[in-house]
Amino acid sequence: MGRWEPDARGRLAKAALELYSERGYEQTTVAEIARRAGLTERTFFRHYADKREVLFAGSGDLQELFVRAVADAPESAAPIDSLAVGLDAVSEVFADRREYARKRQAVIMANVELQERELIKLASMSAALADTLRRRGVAEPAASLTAEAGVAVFKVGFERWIVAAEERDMAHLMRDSLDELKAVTAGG
Amino acid sequence: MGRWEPDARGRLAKAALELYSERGYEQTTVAEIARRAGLTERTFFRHYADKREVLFAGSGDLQELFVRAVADAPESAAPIDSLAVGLDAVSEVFADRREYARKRQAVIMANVELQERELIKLASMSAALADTLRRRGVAEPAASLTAEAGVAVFKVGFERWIVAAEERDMAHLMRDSLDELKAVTAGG
DNA sequence: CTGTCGATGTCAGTTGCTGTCATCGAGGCT
DNA sequence: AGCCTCGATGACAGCAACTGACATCGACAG
Repeated sequence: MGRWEPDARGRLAKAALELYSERGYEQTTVAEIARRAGLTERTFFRHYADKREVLFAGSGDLQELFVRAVADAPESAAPIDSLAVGLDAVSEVFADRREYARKRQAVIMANVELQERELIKLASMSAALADTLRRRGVAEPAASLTAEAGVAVFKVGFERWIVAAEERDMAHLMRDSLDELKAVTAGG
Repeated sequence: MGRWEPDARGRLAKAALELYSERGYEQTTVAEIARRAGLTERTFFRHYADKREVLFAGSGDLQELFVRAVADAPESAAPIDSLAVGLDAVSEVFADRREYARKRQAVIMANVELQERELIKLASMSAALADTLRRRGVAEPAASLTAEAGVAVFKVGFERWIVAAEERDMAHLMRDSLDELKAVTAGG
């Protein structure tokens, strides 16, 4: 037992998502989030760089998972197929978090600043994927373009998953989206 | 002759780019920008929504140009080819602004907040393109994926153009990038 | 000549965010 | 037990981005 209640970070993240949902991102002050978590504003900023970041704590792990899956894809796999492997891996971890993802996504979609933050997380993912592809021997600009395409598929697939019926499986939606992209770039 | 020096907006934009270049975005205050433009901080915020937006004044026009070109592409053109038409149109307007583009891009690349803003401008472009494609009869998710692919090509092509030798023409780089994307999504 | 109107100035206030120092309690060392 | 160190937190002061409200000025219409 520490001096304080455990998991300050988690409490802050929970309080933030609740308040952003209840009254909106802009109408919520950091002081309010901290108070609901039983902490002070200053402590909030020790755990999260800014008011937006509290919603994106898991993005580093997601990126790492995606990148690792692509890196570990069979050497024989074409660049676009190694990305498909990554999309599969990513889909797994979302399977049992659909409700949370929906709630979080609704908050983000309601505010432009949060969308900006999400976009740069995806851009970071794209950069990391491009780097991984380069290590797999893919030259530029193919590596960057493939990575961008992969993130585009993720974005579109994710949005479809969010609004889809409960039975629809994320991995399938990702595969469908990737096939659609292939079709459309083929001159479809 | 008005009561004040003309083109307050333009003066603010010029002053901002200068100061962001000289001492960096974060080290520049809005008051300083306004002072160099012979105005006050309050007036800055009447012309630009925030400190970042002053660098993105032209993005609306660019989006409109892109969208119009895609909309006006021959009906017979496949979605991806209508995008190619748009990329051509966009390339034209950049031809004689390479130095400005380089200076501006250097400022943006040096700061994450500015990158976030740039990304959401590109996302807005993607949404507008997807909308245009839908009007041309392209179904979802093909429309969104094609639009995302188009913006990806623009991003990669633009970056290559920025660092390329003076002779390298933007339209060519865009076409090359698009071809690379096609190759890589074909299973490379 | 006067009233309207748009662009700007002035000022006060909120909030995100940072630097600095104080405080507290857990666990190790003697 | 007594003491020390250390990490997490609190308290407080301060800067800068941004906003709302009101005043000012000069061009222009009538």
